[in-house]
Amino acid sequence: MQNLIPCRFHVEVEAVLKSEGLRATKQRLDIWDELSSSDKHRDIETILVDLKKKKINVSRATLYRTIDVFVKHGLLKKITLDSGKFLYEHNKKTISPKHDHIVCEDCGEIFEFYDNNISSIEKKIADDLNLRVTKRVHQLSASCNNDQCSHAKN
Amino acid sequence: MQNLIPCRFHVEVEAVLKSEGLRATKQRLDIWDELSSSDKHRDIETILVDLKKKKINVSRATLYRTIDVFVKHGLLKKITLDSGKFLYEHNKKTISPKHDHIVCEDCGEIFEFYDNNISSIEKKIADDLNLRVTKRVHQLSASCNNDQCSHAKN
DNA sequence: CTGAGTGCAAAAGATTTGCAGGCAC
DNA sequence: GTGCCTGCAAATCTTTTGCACTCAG
Repeated sequence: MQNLIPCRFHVEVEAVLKSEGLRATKQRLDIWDELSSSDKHRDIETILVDLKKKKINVSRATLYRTIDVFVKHGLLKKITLDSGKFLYEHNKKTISPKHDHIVCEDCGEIFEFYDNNISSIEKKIADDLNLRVTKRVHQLSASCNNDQCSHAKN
Repeated sequence: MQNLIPCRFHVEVEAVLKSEGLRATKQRLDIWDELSSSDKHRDIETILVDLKKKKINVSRATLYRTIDVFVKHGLLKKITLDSGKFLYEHNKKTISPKHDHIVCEDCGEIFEFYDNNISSIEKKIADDLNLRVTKRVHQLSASCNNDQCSHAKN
């Protein structure tokens, strides 16, 4: 049962799947639709709950398996929290492909930032060690300076 | 059974424990001795093995419980790898208290770096969002540019 | 049709917790 | 002596895996 009006992003996703020799199954496209439809940063559990809310049934195992492929090919971005937990967000072209995160530990809100100087410094450090950066984690946790942070703790 | 010649760092550790209302038990001091005796970056499992080699018996549970306290008080530094795993290293005054890591994914070697400009940029970013940085993760994974990296993969 | 993909449940790995006995103070 | 601490094992939590059934190509 194919979608009658396929999401235009499916073309890109199908290309990625094909490049891995994987089939474009309903579950894989459903997962992409869910993740690409929101700019939220979500963990596996939340994504599963959100899918279930929409009556889209995808098993936990399939979600893990699929997300790995999407992350590998840059369709999704995997965020490593300093707690060791992971969050995922889509990596559409409209968003800076390289950006870091600052998490407010009072309200849980996640802000994104990007600074070119940091990249330059990182590159120089790696060069000095004769290394080439392949992956990077740069994340700050912060607390609010004032009462503007009115969200609930999470 | 107290150590006859207590490690001079025990004074500091005992102060930390006292500040938390915790007792200076043999296990807690043993854990500190083991971690402070080496500049290695180790995970829980490796620390346990290293303790066992020295015939020092500390249970896994006690190690987890104790390490958390030491990290909280800055005696140890917890490193979050982008795989979500953790490594620990001691945080003696002779080492820059704030430093980041670059891991060679070919040989597993961990290099440390510190750049003041990055701190400044981070502070500015947080300031602009009216936040105050409380924790930070900044870690690079890299591969070797040449054959100098001769260690075994891990 | 047919092998790749899925869902389920079991397994695996990491960390936390409850509890009975032991030891620091 | 007393109650905090430890070790053990069970419990939790997250992620991976084996397998029979299903479906995309």
